[in-house]
Amino acid sequence: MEEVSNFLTEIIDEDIATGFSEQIHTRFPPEPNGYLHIGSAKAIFINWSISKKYNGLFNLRYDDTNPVKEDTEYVDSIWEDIRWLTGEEPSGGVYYGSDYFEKCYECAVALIRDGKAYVCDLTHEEVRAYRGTLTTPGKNSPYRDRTPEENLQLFQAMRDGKFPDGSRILRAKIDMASPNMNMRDPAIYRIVRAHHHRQGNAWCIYPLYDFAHPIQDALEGITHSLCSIEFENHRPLYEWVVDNCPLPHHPKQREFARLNVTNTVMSKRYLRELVETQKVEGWDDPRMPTLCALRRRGYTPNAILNFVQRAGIAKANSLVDIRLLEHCIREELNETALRRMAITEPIKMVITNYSEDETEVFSVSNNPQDASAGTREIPFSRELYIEKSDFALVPPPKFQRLKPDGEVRLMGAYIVRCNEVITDENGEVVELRCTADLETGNGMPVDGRKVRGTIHWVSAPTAIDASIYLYNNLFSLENTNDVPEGTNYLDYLNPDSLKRLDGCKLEPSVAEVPVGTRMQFVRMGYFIKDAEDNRYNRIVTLKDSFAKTMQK
RNA sequence: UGGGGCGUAGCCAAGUGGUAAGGCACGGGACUUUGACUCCCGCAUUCGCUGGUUCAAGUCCAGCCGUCCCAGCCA
Repeated sequence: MEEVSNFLTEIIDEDIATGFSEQIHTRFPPEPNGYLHIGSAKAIFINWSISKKYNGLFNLRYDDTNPVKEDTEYVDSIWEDIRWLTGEEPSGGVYYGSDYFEKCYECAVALIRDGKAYVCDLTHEEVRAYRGTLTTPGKNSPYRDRTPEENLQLFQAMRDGKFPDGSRILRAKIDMASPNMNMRDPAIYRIVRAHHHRQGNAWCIYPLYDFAHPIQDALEGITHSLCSIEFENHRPLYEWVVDNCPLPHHPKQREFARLNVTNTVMSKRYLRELVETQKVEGWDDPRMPTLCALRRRGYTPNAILNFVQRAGIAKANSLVDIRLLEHCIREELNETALRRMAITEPIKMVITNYSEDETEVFSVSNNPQDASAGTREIPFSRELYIEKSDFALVPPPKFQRLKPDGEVRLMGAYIVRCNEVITDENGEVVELRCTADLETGNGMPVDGRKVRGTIHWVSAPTAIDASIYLYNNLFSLENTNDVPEGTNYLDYLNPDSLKRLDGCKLEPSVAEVPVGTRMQFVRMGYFIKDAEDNRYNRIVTLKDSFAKTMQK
């Protein structure tokens, strides 16, 4: 992967030049409330790759300050996905925001002592009313001028569980007239009696993101807290916390635009709903944009990282074409994937000049791009299967595959001529009777004639029957633009987006391929064999310019 | 309409006063034992708009337009 260079690295270069920071330290702070997806990969990539570039450190920190949304299932999956994506454990360590609750409490107490925070008894509704609107300033809470002593006592009582949930909050005393809504005396602690996945019932008060995050960053020695752009409005508050709390270190927050991908639902809320309502099989359903689903489909970490980098890192909102992602995985698999032949929609081909009890093996390259991938032996016999779409009874112009009385190369084997087409009562082609050019073998025609097309095939007696799941623009909407405003995205999922195809024929050497080996689905795409249930999931479609031509 | 961010090709994106990189997509051609891959060629007289400064403006200034974010005791 190329070294990253963007407006963020420019900021860091300058910080190093001016002595603001020496060793660069970044972090990725997911809330464990869902699985990581392709959008998360951008935040991981930015923070992680920058730590690598500067020989710095990279922390994984679970931002688990809201007990009602978080779960250990997500903690585990996040760790696994990050390890997979970056190929290593976070160099700076793995942390939990909740481990700093005591420190957060101390900071809050310090703010109270300094008269910079107060306990507010206003109800939710009152708080909202006092906050004002975008265009009108807020009003000071009547509790704003409580003495530090009184606040200290009340805050302690909050911690001791003397007050019911939601009855009081601790607020930072900043400016109720600030044009930035985040600065209008934001809540920094709330009362919630909920089981925390790590702290259990040790706490009934929890710090809010805006308060906890800068503290976590500072305690971990983070130099650059790189987050997505919706937090730009929070930066003044981030700095306020860092400046006003007794912290050992001043991290710097900078922001970048989130990643959006065409026809892809990226909101964790919707993804969770898809799983919970069982519209998909799970978080790793191949239609999902999650990292575990992409992994299952055979996407590699490198392809995903490459995609994120090529999509660009800037501050402008963007909607990146999913074809760029597909390009990235195709590019990599083209070099690395072992090829295997498979037939999705079989029609039988009988080689009439090849005797029934005869059989031979052809040696075929595992990867034409890479001789070191070796070869494999595949059996050839009188009865074969070929792809239905590789034969045309009435060939369109420029059709290079097989047609009546036409010739075609069976990949790695003989050139065959179609002599007879057998159809059923509906006119469907069920069998082709062909003769092979046995003289030529797996070589060029001895008489020098030109045979344009090459198609894939599988020997019938040894073919492995399989079911394959095909997806059609996974996890996607048919057309995002068609979704009326305010409509639940889930209603617009393409019902045909995951289709099981039975009766597929795979070449026998597939059985010997180690689990996880990628297979090129000839002319169709790449597949990965699933270790658990022996499913084959299609991942990326190769380009078929003939199909494209036909569409015109 | 308060504040902040962002507008460069169909989609991303570089560009920091000196005459518009690159990738994806797309179109054309060559090659090919998978119509893939690979390789060539093409693809912004112009940078949201309008003025201004300058020998010179995508870059500086002013005004306007568009778009995204903020009124959770979510992150």
